[in-house]
This record gives sequence, structure tokens and C-alpha cells, in this order.
Amino acid sequence: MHDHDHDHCVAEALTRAEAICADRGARLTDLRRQVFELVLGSHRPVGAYDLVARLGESGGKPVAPQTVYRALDFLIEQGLVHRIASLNAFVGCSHPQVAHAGQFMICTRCQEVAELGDPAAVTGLIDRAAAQGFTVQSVSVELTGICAACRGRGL
Amino acid sequence: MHDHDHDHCVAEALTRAEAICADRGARLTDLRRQVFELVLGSHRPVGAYDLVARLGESGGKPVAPQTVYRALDFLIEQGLVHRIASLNAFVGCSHPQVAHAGQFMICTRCQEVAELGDPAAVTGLIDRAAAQGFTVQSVSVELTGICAACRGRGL
DNA sequence: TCTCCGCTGTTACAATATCACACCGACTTG
DNA sequence: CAAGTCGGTGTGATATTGTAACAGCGGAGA
Repeated sequence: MHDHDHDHCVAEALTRAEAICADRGARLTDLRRQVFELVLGSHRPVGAYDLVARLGESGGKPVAPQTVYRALDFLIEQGLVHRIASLNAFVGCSHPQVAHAGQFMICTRCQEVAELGDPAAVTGLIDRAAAQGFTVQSVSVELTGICAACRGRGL
Repeated sequence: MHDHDHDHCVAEALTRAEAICADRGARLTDLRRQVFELVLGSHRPVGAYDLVARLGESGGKPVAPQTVYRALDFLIEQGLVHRIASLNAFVGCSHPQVAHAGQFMICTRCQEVAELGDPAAVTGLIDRAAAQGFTVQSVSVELTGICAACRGRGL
């Protein structure tokens, strides 16, 4: 469907990630890089235990859940990965340079996830909350529905 | 903090719920009512297993998780309860008459949750998604932060 | 009465996430 | 160099959340 070159987009994202981490003095270790590659490469939400399994296959040594969760925590902290609460899953971030809230469109047919990218909506929500005396720390927006591709295929 | 009368607000909500279910021919059974009361009465997000425990205490007979989840599914379907994905928890809905998307402000200090009630934001998100070819089925907005009461107390 | 169907009970299990503690290597500090 | 510190990882056990599969029960209607 997406005819983009996954390998290329993964490589590019990795390069960006390294730059970002270097800037901040954050350590993008082997393990963290591997997890990041897997999340990016799948290009859809991935469960933590999927990652555990895949690392076990490729790496030789089995990896414990804790290990993966720690790597994910790091990546999320750096804004390289988002967590999708409604799916208990994780996706690579499409533009980690800019700090931003997670806003996702989740297709219930093909499981693909796209970022909505509507900063105005986020600031609107924050303002509205502020008007009610609530100081916002984080924002999470998750839409489920049918993506354009699936709809085009008549699904 | 909230000096409102919980008993009264629970009773009122129950009355509304009965009316709504009666209207729709949905069966608000004893079990479902008990679960609903517990969710409402706590007036904050409650985990499914909290409910299991409380039902076990009060009711005499221990209750299985499955039982609680089924009751919750029903209540959610009727719009009487919302699920908060980021907390794996459930809250009573403050205005179940009107179908609406879940929009929550979650206080990280006191764990209280309030509904934001910003339908314009929701329609905005839906429109934006539609512009990208995405047909929305459900919307979930969850803000974390500090509520007015906690901020007032200098926390 | 008989049958269907929705609700509940029960057992087992799957999936997700965290705790506690040990080790290792890099880096600092004396 | 020795000693201490700290972040990252390994490891085993365990907590928490959510489902599957199947059985029984009781009311509504043919």
C-alpha cells in the first residue's frame, strides 16, 4: 500500500535519532537502537512482547520483558517512540525533532497508525482545560476508524 | 474538596441509568447495578480488580473477573461508564443522556478525573481526520496534569 | 411445556507490566 | 592506581489486567 521504502525511512529515522541523542547527551545504546529499529521497521503498533520475541530470534540471547520495557521508556522519554494506550502498543514517531503530543488515527482494519498532526486541536484542549483550572502535563488523542487505503479497497 | 453529596449524586445517576436502560430495553440487572454503584461511588477511576475485590467483600460470594468485565462492557455500551485507557480503569459518566466521546482530565496528584466536555474539539479532530481520508469511529482524549483543587493546595 | 436466549458462574489461561537484586563497565575522585 | 559511584543491563519471580471456553439457570414466547 504505502510504496515508500521502509529501509530508507528507517535508516533516516535512525540518523535523526542519533543526532537528537547526541545533542542531549542521551545514550542510544545497542539495545535501545535495536528496539527502536524493530519498532520503526514494523511501521505499525508493536506490543512489548512482540519485541521480546523478535529480539530473542535475531539476537541469539533471549531477552527479558523488563529489558524491552526499559528501552521503550528511554525511547519514549526522548520522543522517538509513542505509546498507544488503547492498544497497549508502541509506534515510532514520525517527527521526533519537535516535541509534540501523541495524536493517532488507528485503522481498525489494517492496524496501521498515522499521526494526526493537529497542534491547534491540542492547544485548544489545553486552553479549555486551563479555563477549568486544570494544568496540563500531557495530552493523548486516539481516534479509531477506517483509513483511506482500506476505504479505497472497499473494506 | 468536592463538598457535594456523593450518596445523592449516586442515587440520581442510578435513577437516570434506569430510565435510560428502560428506554432502550437494556437490562440493568442487580450485578450491573452493583458494579455501576461501585464505579460511581468511588468517584474516581477504579480498576476492574478493585471492583472484583469490593464485590467479594460486600456481596459474600466471590466474583470472577470475567463477571465484572462483562458488567463493565454492558455499562460502557450504554454510555454509563467510560474506560480510561491510559489508566486501565473505569469511571462513571457524568452525563450519559448525550452520546459523547470520552474526554478526560486526569489529576496526577489526587487521581481524580473530570470530563472535559469540549465537543467542538472532538468535531475538529474528526474533520481533520476526514480531510486526510480517515473515517472516525471513536475518539478518546486524555489529558494528565494537576487539577484546580490540588493546585490550590499548593501541590 | 418446550425451547431459545441472554445473563451469570467457573476454571483455566493469556497478555501486559513491574519488583528486587546482582553484575558490569565507564567515569570520577582521592 | 584504588575506591567509589552511577547508569545500563541480566535474571528470576511476581503482580496486574484481560479472555477463552463451556456449563447452568431462568425468564419470554411459541
